[in-house]
Amino acid sequence: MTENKLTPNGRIWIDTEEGPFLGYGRIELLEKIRDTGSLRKASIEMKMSYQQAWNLINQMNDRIGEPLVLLSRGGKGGGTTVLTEKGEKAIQAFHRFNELFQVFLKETNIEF
Amino acid sequence: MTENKLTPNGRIWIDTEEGPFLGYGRIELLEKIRDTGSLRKASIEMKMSYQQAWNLINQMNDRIGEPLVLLSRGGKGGGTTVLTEKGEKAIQAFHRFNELFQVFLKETNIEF
DNA sequence: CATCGTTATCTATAATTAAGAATAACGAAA
DNA sequence: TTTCGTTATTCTTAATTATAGATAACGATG
Repeated sequence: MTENKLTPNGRIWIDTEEGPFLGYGRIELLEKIRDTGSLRKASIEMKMSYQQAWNLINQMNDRIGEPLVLLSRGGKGGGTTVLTEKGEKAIQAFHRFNELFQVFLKETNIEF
Repeated sequence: MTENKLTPNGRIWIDTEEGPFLGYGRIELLEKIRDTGSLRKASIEMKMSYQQAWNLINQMNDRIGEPLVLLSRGGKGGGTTVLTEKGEKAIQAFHRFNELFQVFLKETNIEF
């Protein structure tokens, strides 16, 4: 046995006709938005720039009819960020997809 | 129907314990090496720098016991590049893996 | 109507990555 | 020992991407 072990790997995401829609990064961002209620805090927790986070969720909202996140500025706390019900469902759907994929990877054997 | 169609997507590769081993790019490179018999020509056809192509196949050869490509310089044609039998088997194995994955994607339905 | 902390946006800088240019090393063959 | 076209390697430059900073817009609240 001189060879290294070969393991199948990969990553999945969900596309819309206009391009990428939901991947690991966006899912984590959605979850942190749900937990913190702030796009700013979520971006800090993810250690990404606010601009990038803003771009990601705006792209998402643009590429699907019903927005997953509602952003508004001004008001009591300076602004609000809310994950919609649709957003919560998107998170669940992606997790299911990913679990199926992980099973697929485990079941696949690579040898040659 | 105001929403866009959601399609599952993804990409797969094969890892070794030391890191990435075989993905779409490397497979295409291997095939072009087999077809042209030259690392230089293969890199040109793939529109990547020779340096990058050289790094990719050297990494591959390093991360598995038996090399997939044999490179030698000097001699009649200035040098030789040969895809080994192991390399051919690696191509086939990856294609099988990828076909299974494409079936998996087609069978998966995304909705929420 | 001043304050507040956020979202929204633009610009400039930094960091990372890719590409390109130049050159050395090589060895069979004439 | 000269030639040849390739592989091998280093260094410089270009291109792309990410980050940081600054500032405007906003509107509920007191």
